[in-house]
Amino acid sequence: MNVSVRTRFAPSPTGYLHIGGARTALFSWAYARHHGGKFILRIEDTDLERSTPEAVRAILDGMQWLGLEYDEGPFYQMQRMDRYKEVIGQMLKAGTAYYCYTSPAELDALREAQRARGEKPRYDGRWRPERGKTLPLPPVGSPVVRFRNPANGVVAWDDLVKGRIEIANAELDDFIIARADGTPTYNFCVVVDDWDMGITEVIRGDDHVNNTPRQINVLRALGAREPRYGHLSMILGPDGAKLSKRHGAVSVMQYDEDGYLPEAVVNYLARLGWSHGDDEIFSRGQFIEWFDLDHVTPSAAQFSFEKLNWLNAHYIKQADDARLAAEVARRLKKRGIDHGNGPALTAIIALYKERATHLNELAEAVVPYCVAPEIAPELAEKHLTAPARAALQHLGGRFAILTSWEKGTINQAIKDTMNAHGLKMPQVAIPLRVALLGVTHTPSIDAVLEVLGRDRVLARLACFE
RNA sequence: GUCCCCAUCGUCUAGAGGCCUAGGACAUAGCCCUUUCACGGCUGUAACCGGGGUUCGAAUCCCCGUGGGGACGCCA
Repeated sequence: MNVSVRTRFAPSPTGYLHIGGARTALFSWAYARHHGGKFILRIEDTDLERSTPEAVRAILDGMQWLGLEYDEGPFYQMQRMDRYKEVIGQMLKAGTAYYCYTSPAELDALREAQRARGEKPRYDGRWRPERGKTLPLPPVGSPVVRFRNPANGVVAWDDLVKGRIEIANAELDDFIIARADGTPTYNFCVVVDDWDMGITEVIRGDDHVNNTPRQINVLRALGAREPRYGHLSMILGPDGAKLSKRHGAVSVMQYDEDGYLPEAVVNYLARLGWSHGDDEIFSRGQFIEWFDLDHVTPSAAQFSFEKLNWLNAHYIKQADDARLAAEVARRLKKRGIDHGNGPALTAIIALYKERATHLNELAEAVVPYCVAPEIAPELAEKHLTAPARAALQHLGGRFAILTSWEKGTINQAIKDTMNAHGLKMPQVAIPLRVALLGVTHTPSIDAVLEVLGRDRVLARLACFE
């Protein structure tokens, strides 16, 4: 029997798609793609208090930006209520679940007492039916439904990333599968969904390891086939602590905002916890081809911007100028800058893509080409000295009479000025950069001049006459 | 507290008992290239958490310790 692979990503829509969730989704997606299977998106929205449509939108946007296309879904758990209730009814009837009337206050007291005794807080089974046991009289009020967890033995599974994990049933309690209002809870919905959706590999975060034995037990009680499980370790912040808002850039879309290319983020995330020998840079296609769970590390990884920045710089260099131009245009627009009066964006970008780490940096570099810069007084004082101004004036004259405007002729004009004024290249080039673009560092000066265009150069130089 | 998981350069990692005087990448230092700044090229610094076993041989297997993380909800 060769069941085709079906994986899923099952976020709860309580916030944006964060970087940890994105990696989980990426690995789950890659696993399905590698095996020619299906990748399913399921929205776990049973927490009405915290779930929002905006969050659903944010998750969808994030996945789209990363290029994680799903084959089925999104399925919403809130739309599957009838099914959950049906299964709960069956379990009640079969005796694998039972009603429990313990109030939240009683539960609190129980847990507190257990903690005080140094025990693990868990339900004591006071409403669990046993042969020869007399149950208390049901009080008024609605009961919850609890799963009747096996009392003895161990639950074990061969985790696809961590290896064999065994947990004693004695560690598990009879957890609630339906609240007093009748709505099912997480651990139960997941089981029914994974079962109904034919999920073959559950690839999810480390924080679910403790849920796995409970889910396996329910699956067994239902007589359902068990999927295989793979638990991915967590991503820690650059300081080694749990990733949180404090670290900034936790939302995937923040990376777009900050000038990262999605392929850089995907490549970076792929290498966080997974490896393919010494390969560092690979395309989406290679990633799919190479991806396997055997090479996923079981240990947690710290997020670091340095390597991501390096990858981003790499992908910017690789990227098509037209695509970068569109990205830059979008960013300029956001800053209220009209590039219509400047040189062609692609020409400027070709000059700067080698040196940029972020798209925002690229946009930043383009600005003075479109709008004549304000020259900072410190810069003017330092670089636009009397001899420098004289040289610039001379240079303007030379530029005006050039028969063609290209690097070679421009360069010759600069050299003529250098000779005429007894200056070295930087003594002309730096003031020129300041005068034209308001900065001291730019790409090769002749290339800059060529792209800026003679009219703009002369106009900007005219101020120094 | 209890249970579960994890542990190689600062960081991401290679490593499935001899290929390891531990490899690659980012970061970092130096040099080269150079018309500034970058890019690029070369070279270097830098790690098997500690202790016991097992074995002819251990980064790799086992045990203990230590450190880190996770879970213990009528949240997901």
